[in-house]
Amino acid sequence: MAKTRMTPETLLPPMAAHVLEHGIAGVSLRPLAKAAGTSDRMLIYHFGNRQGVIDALLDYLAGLYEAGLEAALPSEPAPDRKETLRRILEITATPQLAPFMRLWWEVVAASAAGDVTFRKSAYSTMGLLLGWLEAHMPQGDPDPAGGARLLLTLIEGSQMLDAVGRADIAEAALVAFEG
Amino acid sequence: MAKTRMTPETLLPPMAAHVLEHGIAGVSLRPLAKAAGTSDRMLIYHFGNRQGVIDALLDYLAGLYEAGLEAALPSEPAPDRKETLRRILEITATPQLAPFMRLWWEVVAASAAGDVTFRKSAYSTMGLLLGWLEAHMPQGDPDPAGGARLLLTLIEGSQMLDAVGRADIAEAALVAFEG
DNA sequence: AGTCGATTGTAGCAATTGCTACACTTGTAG
DNA sequence: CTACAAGTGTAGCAATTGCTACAATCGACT
Repeated sequence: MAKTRMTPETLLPPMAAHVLEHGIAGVSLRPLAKAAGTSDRMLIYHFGNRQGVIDALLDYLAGLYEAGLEAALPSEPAPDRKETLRRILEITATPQLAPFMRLWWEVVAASAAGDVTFRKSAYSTMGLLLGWLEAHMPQGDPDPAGGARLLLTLIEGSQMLDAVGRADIAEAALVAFEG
Repeated sequence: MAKTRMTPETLLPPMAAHVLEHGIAGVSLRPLAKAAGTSDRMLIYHFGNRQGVIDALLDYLAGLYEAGLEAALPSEPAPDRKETLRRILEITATPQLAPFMRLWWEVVAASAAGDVTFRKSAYSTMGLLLGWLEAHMPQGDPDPAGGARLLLTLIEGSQMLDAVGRADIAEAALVAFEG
């Protein structure tokens, strides 16, 4: 019965786990608090209001995702664009990172609906991925900047098709890409 | 005060309009009913329960989207893949079709979260688009089937980037595509 | 010891949710 | 006309929502 003081930092990890399993856009305070071993009362106390909780969670989850990505991404560049693509798709399908995909589409949907918090989060996540891609394009690529953007677009399209059960289309697209 | 009998068919158009503006995943009966000039009581009566309403709406909206697409898509094939891509992206950005995009990401998010109804809807929408693409690939394309799938993946990636405010990336990807 | 601020529990409120019970009015078939 | 089913309005229920009021406890400091 460790009655340790609950700080926002203590609360975020279990809340993030809950959100990765149950979604974030429609999450409500009481179940979220329960997952963290506290009460809605305390979430409001620590984060001000529900929006504060969501903001903190988005931030924390972005960090988690970035760390997971950093750990999983290989440092050596792939020989060509297609191989780069394939590697990234494999990594994001990893059990460690796959749970973030569900969350990702929630973020996209909220962005499309005009939610600025979610949109900012999505915007910077895309920036993160784009940065990594640009820095890891195949050596001798004729247009690393454009190529990275092309790959990112393909990655996101593939992952969307995955999400709706049309991985077959994404797979065929990968085969047809550059050849 | 035309007290005409309300049938499901009468109710669907105004409800679809409401949903296009306010989203569908989290829509609640009372506002939805109000938009259609009726009551939650009647929605349950006509559609059984909330899920029935959503199902009917998804179906109806899919039809609307298909009709709008059919009307907007040009019948002559584009000279090359890049131009095909550009034309479709232009069309889906049309005021007629743009409102469907917001809805689309809700459908994707729900699919990713495991909702079977939404997933089925998304699945068939992708089938629809793929079918049209395959039938309208540039003449002389070396691999129409694969090319259509590649284009679809790029389209969806582009639209996602649009949704999160990174249309710049999508635009650059389009430039980098095939050259 | 006692004071003071940070932290936490207990209740509760007003609003919204999907849905139901019950009564009423229709329109139509006999 | 009458019976019967389809359709509709009014109320309401139990659950959940974000959030607040109030009071208690805790820890550190004087």
